[in-house]
Amino acid sequence: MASKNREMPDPAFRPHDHSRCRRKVLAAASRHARDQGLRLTPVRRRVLEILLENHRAMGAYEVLERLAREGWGAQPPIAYRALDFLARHGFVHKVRRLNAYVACTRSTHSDPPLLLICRACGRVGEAEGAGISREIGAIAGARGFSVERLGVEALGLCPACAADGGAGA
Amino acid sequence: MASKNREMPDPAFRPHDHSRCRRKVLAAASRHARDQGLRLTPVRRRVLEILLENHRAMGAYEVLERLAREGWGAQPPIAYRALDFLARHGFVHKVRRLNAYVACTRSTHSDPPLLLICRACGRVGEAEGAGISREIGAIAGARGFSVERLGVEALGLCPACAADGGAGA
DNA sequence: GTAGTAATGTTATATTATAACTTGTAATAT
DNA sequence: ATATTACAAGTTATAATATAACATTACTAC
Ligand SMILES: [Zn+2]
Ligand SMILES: [Zn+2]
Ligand SMILES: [Zn+2]
Ligand SMILES: [Zn+2]
Repeated sequence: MASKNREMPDPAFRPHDHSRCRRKVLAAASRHARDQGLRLTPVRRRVLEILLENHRAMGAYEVLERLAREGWGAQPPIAYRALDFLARHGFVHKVRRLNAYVACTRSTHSDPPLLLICRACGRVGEAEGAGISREIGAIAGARGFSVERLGVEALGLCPACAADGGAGA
Repeated sequence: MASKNREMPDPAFRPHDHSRCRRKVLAAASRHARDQGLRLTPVRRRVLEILLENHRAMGAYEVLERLAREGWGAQPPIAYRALDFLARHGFVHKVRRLNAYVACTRSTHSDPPLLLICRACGRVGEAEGAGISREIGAIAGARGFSVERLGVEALGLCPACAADGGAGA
């Protein structure tokens, strides 16, 4: 577990074979969808692919523009519905600080992630938030509050941008 | 510290003398502003007062409507600027999940709070997030990511609404 | 194949937020 | 006291984000 963190660090912030990274995530998503009886339709899959082109978050209208150029519907609901579906089922995360969406790169689409947002290069990484979730649940529980959904977003500098002095990537 | 949690539970979710609650927070804010050389001007103070009327979050336009009715400017920047000022200095918190703002009721306006958002009654409580912040900082740090700003928001049911079966307050 | 259901396409509009510029106000310097 | 400056408030306009409501198409079950 602790060792897993060392062996599989978040790819977002380090050079890696991203074609492979992307294919793996996409394959896992397909599998997950099939197993869960979720309909990963062409638009939905295409939106996921678009988000997987890099580790940045994209706004709904940015996604929409891409879809429109590729011949899909050009109206907001097209993008929002696909993104909502993907987010509901954990294929993507909504980054509330950015009003944008990022593809989930973790193996499990279950518990809420800790999102790491680089303010310089815009890349978004994610860390397992299981331990944090438990702790937050406990703090809330001590106040009689039952947590149903949790969002944890950290804004800061990724390793590469920190090395640059925070000026940007 | 743990005892403080028992003695000073978040007021948002329990019956309390809210006039007193509000006055205390407002007085503390005035003091803080004076000490820090911050200009808590009439509009800014009024916005804080409005948010302090209850423990719910208000949207910028909701606040603006109130200001307008009271003779202040009726344009969005009036509200947004006051809210931005108050948020920058920790007098209020932006609740990103709701695109809304809630008055800070804690004694210190420094570290980031854990926001507890009741989906039934809309009230927003806050818990000290210092421990969580440290832990998140550590997890991020292990990935070379340096956290500058942190947002933690939990959506769920407050004690009162949980007793109601989650139907609403 | 028909009926029912879910997804997509389209139109219109609601909601949230900011840019850019003007006017007023209060502290500072001369 | 008056000029200078900096910051805040007011105004106009528009940008960016998101959803409601309804028409059409595609898939599923029978
Ligand atoms: Zn990758
Ligand atoms: Zn970066
Ligand atoms: Zn109160
Ligand atoms: Zn409640």
